[in-house]
Amino acid sequence: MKIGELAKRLGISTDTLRYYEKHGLLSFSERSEVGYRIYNDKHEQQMQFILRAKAVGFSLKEIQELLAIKVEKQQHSCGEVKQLTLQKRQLVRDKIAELQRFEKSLSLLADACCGGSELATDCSILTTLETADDATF
Amino acid sequence: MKIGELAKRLGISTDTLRYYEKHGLLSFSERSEVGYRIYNDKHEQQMQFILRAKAVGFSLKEIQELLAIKVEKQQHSCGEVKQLTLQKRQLVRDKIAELQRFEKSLSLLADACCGGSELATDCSILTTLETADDATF
DNA sequence: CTTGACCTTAGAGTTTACTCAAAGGTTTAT
DNA sequence: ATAAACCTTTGAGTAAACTCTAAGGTCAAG
Repeated sequence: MKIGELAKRLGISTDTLRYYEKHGLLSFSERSEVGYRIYNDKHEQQMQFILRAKAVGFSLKEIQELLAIKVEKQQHSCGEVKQLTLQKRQLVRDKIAELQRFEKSLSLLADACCGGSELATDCSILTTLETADDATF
Repeated sequence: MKIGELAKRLGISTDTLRYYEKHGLLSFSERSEVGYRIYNDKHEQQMQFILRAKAVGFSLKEIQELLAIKVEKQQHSCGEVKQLTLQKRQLVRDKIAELQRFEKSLSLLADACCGGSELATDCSILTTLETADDATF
């Protein structure tokens, strides 16, 4: 699979694929005789991981760190890897907790705004959050 | 409260506060006689909202949209507001689901890596994800 | 009454993550 | 065999979100 096809499958540009390779996110692909990049399923899976990580707000640097969590031929001990993994998991859990707060706020907002038709004039996410802070959290 | 104190409380720079004001995220503060910005609790709450939203990967533009979800003196109907709110909530729910995938992957990785001491050579988030994709999702 | 720690603005510089352009080589369809 | 649609590289351009600099005004302490 050449770069154009992979890009199309992933819904991104060929430029972005080359950019990720250059910046160490996507591992090097083989090259055809004439120098074209040739990709396989592993590359596609790796890219899907990267794109999912980006979608939930990880920076490329953070994604690199996530990808680097691996035991590399005696270079890192299992304990080190576990430590880093648990640390990243805590970060993910914190993000989930924060998003659940948002989910609750938005649900409250939806209910407050249009359930009853009375107090539609002072209805925003901030006023709802204040109420939510007092009443719910 | 002047800009320096608010910045200190929030753990950000005064430049960032002025930047947010300039770009319409933080509502205008009153000014002292001599032109200093004077902030109150409302401003601090609004900033905390913005910083929390940023922490979970919303762009400043998206945060503006979240803050704009309000009924403004007959300018927007309740129905419109509810529609937008539910749409944003779906986005938040999608993010949560994605993060829960990551949480699971990282948990599996932590278990696989250091639970048993056997196969430490081929242990990365990607190999774990492959397994996870087959076995768990 | 001046030194240091604040505050103001405008505008330039930086980082991240692309995105485009130029100049050229390859492959495929007609 | 030649045009269209690919691919290559290098390097410049762009947008978002700050971050810093310069030049100056304010205010409290010693």
